[in-house]
Amino acid sequence: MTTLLNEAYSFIFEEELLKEIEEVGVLRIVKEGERIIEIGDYVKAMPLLIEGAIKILREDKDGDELLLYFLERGDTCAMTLSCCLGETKSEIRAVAEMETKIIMIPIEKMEEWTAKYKSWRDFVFQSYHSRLTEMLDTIDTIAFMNMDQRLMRYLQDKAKINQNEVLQITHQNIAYDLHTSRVVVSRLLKKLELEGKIKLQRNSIKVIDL
Amino acid sequence: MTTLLNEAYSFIFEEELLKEIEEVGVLRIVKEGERIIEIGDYVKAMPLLIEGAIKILREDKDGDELLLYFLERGDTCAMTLSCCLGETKSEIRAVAEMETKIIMIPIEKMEEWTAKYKSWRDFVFQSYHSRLTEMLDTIDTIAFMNMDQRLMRYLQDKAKINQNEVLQITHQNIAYDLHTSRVVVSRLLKKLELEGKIKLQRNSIKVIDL
DNA sequence: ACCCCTTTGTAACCAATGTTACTGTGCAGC
DNA sequence: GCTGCACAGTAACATTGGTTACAAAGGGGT
Repeated sequence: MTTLLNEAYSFIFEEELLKEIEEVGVLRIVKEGERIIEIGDYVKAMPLLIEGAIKILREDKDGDELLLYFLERGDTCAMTLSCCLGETKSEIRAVAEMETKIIMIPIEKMEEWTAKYKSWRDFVFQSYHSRLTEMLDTIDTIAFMNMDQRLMRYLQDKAKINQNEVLQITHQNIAYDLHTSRVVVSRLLKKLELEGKIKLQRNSIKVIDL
Repeated sequence: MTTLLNEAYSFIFEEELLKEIEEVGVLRIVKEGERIIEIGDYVKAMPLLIEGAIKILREDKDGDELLLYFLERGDTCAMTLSCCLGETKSEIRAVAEMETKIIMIPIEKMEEWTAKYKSWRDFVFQSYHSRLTEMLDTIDTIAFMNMDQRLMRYLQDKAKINQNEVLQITHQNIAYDLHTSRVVVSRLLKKLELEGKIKLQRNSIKVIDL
């Protein structure tokens, strides 16, 4: 755990805090597609993302989903953080986008570290800031952009996160993330292909130039 | 200032902190419609809302607006807070919904109080939590709801904030807040009137039963 | 009363997106 | 090779919301 932890966080946290994290943190490895947090869960530990990526989803009363944003190495879930502190249920779902390594911190440490370590405070506030910014971004996207632009953005993000220009995903799953229908996605993807921006294959999409 | 401050915050902050706030805080009174924070502003003070209400807006590149949420007494703007701490520009616009009293806290105090006062830490985290929740709510609204539902929600919120079932507002201004067109708003309002939920008057809307 | 300006009502039309339904295609398992 | 299934392509249509255009109503100033 030490090596991974250091790789991702040594330049953020002070020496002593890193040691504490090692002591009380529990490494958890989740497989692609695994649900890490479910809506309504009481959260009893705070996750530090060490390796991999997670997508954060919102669900409405009919069970329709919407992708909010991705988390990567060095991120934490401010939403979870927020839930920990407020001792409320999770408002979101977290799903592993690929195999992912996380260190779980028991919430008892939160209050303690916040008072004790400036680097921890900074990290927490930085996380909140990032997440608020990301939420604003999400709002911009759904409020101001058309579906074709949203789709392009989605493909870009996905390619970046997976560090691969070939995305293993079906039209249906894209539709779930964007909260639209499969037919609409197929239609727009076909248009993007005709524009030479992507290449469609079965079960995958090759990003050429978005 | 003392009385107002106590009314709004005495049950949140400890004695000593209240005294500090009184010492360094500056009371600011803004008139209805006044812009308190503009997008791109560097924020040099953190606002505590004492009396009145503020609406928080997002703007896209074409200048189109979208209402994010309202702030009321006892609230602070987590977005501003976030900007203060990160020393970044404001991502949002804040406009007084009515005459509003605010206490401005110099940002230098932020770090100090966060380390020193638990009640301050709790307040800050509570604020972040509220704002994240409100952002999720906003996302739900624009992602999952139709314009008629969004309009109803808007009227409800507005009536609550103004503590008045007669809303002084034009269709055009509603359209700005909801990021739609005046014609659409008029159309839907007329439908709501036919359903007996509101009563339309010139320059105002009476909420009957939403 | 008359003019002017803002606000609202409404029709007609358009564009984007969602829905339904059916077809085709590639792959896995037999 | 055949069958079944998940995935993808596409047409036709419905719905929602945005746009344009114009009329009418209210209210203030002279």
